[in-house]
Amino acid sequence: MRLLAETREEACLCELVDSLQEPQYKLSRHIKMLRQAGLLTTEKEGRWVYHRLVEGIPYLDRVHEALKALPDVDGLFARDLENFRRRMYLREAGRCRIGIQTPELAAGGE
Amino acid sequence: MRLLAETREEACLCELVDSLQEPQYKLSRHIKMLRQAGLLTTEKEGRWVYHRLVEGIPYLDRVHEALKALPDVDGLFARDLENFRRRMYLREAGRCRIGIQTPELAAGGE
DNA sequence: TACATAGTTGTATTATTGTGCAACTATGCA
DNA sequence: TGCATAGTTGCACAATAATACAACTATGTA
Repeated sequence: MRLLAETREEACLCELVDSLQEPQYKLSRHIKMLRQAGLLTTEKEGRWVYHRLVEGIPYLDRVHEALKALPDVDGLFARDLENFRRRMYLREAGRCRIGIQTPELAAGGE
Repeated sequence: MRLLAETREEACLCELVDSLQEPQYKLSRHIKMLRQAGLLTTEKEGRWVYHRLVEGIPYLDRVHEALKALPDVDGLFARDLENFRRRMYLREAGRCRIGIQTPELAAGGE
């Protein structure tokens, strides 16, 4: 959520997997919960599923503001953000065309 | 936190116990965690311990804004807020002078 | 000094969440 | 039509967090 709030981007699961370096099934489940909580929306596009934050709802917009203002004491978020930006750079015509680039995360296992 | 953000008040434990209708030890521990997380400060005043939100830190102020904007679908917060206001009305010269008014919550047990 | 009360905390138990594996569906492409 | 890949999910187990009781400290007051 912090990544999406900071960049105001939409991202597919594989992009998040590579950015956050967490196993695919983990993020898939996490995102499912966020969706069920009404915090983000999901749009399927071929094999890819794009996720974006729900915007325009006052309390959610304020949550996003809080996320953007959050401190990053250990630089963990900075690292994730850099991964994300690098990963987003690999898009073609604004769409993700590649899958998970960290193979051991595709089926689980760090 | 939502109560304190909404009212911008400080409150002692017994006031929170009566407002939220939760056992004293539960709130005591909860508040301890919030304090350790830097979300609120505590000031001892005789037998009473007053708690207030930490303000003036950008990301925390934004969290408070989000709290204030939060929906209250089932009216639970409205009920707590009303309890809180009624309870704060019992102060003398702005200070709490009475203890827990819901005796079964003092030692635990709902 | 003894007691009542505001609040805290150790400990054991229970309840809830997180995790990883493996099997699953869905889509595009050769 | 068969295969590779993007993503999802059932299930068992591990890790955390919540809860309640009871004992504790600290302060004010009779």
